Amino acid sequence: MPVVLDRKGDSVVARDLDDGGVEVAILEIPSETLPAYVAERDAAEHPRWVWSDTAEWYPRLLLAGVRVERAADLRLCRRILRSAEATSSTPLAGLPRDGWDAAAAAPVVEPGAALFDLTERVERGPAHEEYLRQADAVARSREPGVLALLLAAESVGALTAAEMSHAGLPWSARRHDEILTGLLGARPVAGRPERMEALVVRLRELLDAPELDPDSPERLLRALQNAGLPARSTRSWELKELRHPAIAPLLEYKKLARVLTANGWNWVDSWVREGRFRPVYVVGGVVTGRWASDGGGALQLPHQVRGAVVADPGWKLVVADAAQLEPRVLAAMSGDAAMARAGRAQDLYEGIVESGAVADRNEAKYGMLGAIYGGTTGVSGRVLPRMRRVFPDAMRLVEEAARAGERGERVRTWLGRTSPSRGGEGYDETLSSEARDRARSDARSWGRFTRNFVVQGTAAEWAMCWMGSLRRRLWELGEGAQSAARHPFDRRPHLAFFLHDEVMVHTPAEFADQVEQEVRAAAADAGRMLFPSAPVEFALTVAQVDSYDRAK
DNA sequence: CGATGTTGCCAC
DNA sequence: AAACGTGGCAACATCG
Repeated sequence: MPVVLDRKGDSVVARDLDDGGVEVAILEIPSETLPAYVAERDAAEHPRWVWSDTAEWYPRLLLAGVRVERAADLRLCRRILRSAEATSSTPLAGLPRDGWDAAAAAPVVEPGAALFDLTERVERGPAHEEYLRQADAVARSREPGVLALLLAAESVGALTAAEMSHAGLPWSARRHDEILTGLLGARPVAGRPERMEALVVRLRELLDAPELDPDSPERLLRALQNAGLPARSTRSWELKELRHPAIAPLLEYKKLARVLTANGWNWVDSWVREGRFRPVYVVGGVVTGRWASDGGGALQLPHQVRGAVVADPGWKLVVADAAQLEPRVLAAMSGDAAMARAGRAQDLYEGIVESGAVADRNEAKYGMLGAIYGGTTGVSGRVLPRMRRVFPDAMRLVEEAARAGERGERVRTWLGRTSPSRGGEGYDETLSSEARDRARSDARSWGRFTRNFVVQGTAAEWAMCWMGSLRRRLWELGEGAQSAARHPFDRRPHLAFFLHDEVMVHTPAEFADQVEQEVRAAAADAGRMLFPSAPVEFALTVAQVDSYDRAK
C-alpha cells in the first residue's frame, strides 16, 4: 500500500492510499518525529513510501538510523515518463513543464540540519497528485509492465545510491599516502614532489629548454617542436609514436602529474573523512540511464590508488563484475541464438572465438565493441562483416538503432527509457555541399549515439535490477546480526560501491561466502526480470579481498 | 578576478 | 591498434 509523504511547512503529511489511489488515511507529523514514524511503519507494514525525491528525503532518515524497504522517487519517475515514447500520448506527457521536471535540490546533510534544509528550494505540487498522474500514465501506456519495472528499478537505485553514500567506501588514508609516497616521493610542503621535480630537471636538459613547464600543454608542445620533434599535440598516445630520449620521462611525468592532481594528497584531504570516501551518485545522471557522480571523481577511481580501499578489520570486500555485460545484454535483447551460445562461456569473447567468427580474443573484443560503439576502422571495421554473418540478429538490432538515429527518430531501451530527440536541422537538399557534408556527419554521429544508447541503457537497467535484488538479499542475510548496531549498516553486509557493471559489498568476514552466493543469485534474478525467456547467462567475476586492488 | 572554453586523461 | 559510445574533473588559457 502506498504512503505518500509531503512536506507542509515544518511538518510532514502522510497519506495512505488504497490500491485504487483513494485516500484512506491522513496524518500530520512533526518533522522531528518523522524518522521514528517511518521506522515503525516500515517494520510493521512494509509500505511503499512515495516521496518527491529520494536524494532529498532519505539521507537524513539514514542519518537518524532509519532504512526503508521501498520508496518511489517521483522526480526520477517523472523524468522517465515525461520523455518515454510509450507514454507520449498520455496526459502527463502533455503537461507544461513544472516543478516536477526540475533538477534535484541537494539537502544539507549535517547532524544539526533540519529535515528540510535544502541548498535551494524547488517548488513542486502535492506529491499524491503527481503519484496519481504517473500511475495513470503507466496504466495508459503501451507497455505498463516493463515501464513499471523500470520505475521500480530507478527508485530502488535511488535508495541504494543514498545508502552507499551513507555507508561510504572504506578508505585508508595511510595506505593512500604510502601509495603516493611510493610513486611520487614524500608529500611536499610546497611545489612539486621530488620524483616529478627530478623529471622536470631531466626534461629541461633533454629538450634544451631551461624554462620548460610541462604542466602547460601549449608551452610543452612548443618545446617539443623546438627540439625538432614532429609533435602535433601533447596527448600521451601521440607522444608514444615519437622517438626521442625525452619521451619516456615525459610520459612518466604526465602519469605522475595525473595521479597527483586527480587523486593526490589534496584529494584525500577533501574527500576522505573518518576512513570513508562518500561518493554522491547521480541516479539517471547519464542520458542512457547510467549513473553519474558528483564530486571526488567517484566513477573514475584509477587503478593506481585502489589499494587504499581497504576493508575494516574483520571485514572483507566482495567485488563482483558482470563479465562482458553489454554484449550479453545485446544477445538477450536481440534473441541472437549464436551470441547467446557464445555467452555460455565464462568469457564471452572466448566463446566468440570458439564459434569460429574470429581468429582471436582481441578480434572478438574489438569486433563487439565496434558493433556497440559504431566503430568503422581498424580491427572493428575489419571484423564487422564476419560478425554480421555469425550474429545476424544482434548486428541487425544495433544497426537498426543507428539508422533510426540517423533518420532523426528516437530509440528506446529494453524497459522503455527513450533517447532524447536530436534537435537541430535535418538534412536538406538546398544546403551548400559543405553544410550537407556536415549534416551527414552529424547524422552519423547521432546514429552512433542511438546505437550505443539501446545497449548501454539496457545494460544500466540490468545493473539496477541486479543491485536492487542484491540490496534486498543482503538485508535479509544480515537480519539477526544487527542487535547492537547504531546505524543500519554497522554490523551487516552492505553495498559500498557501484560502477556501471560492478558492485562492491563491504561485509563482516564471516558472511563473505554467503554474500558471494547472493551476488550471483541476484545476477540471475536480474536476467530473469529483464529477459524472462532469453537463454542468456550473465557471468560474473567475483573476488573476496581485503583491498580493492586485489580484485580483477 | 571569476566565468567560460580547451586540453588531456581517468573510469566503464 | 586507433581515435568509435557515455561521463567527471583539474589545470591552463582566455575573456569580460
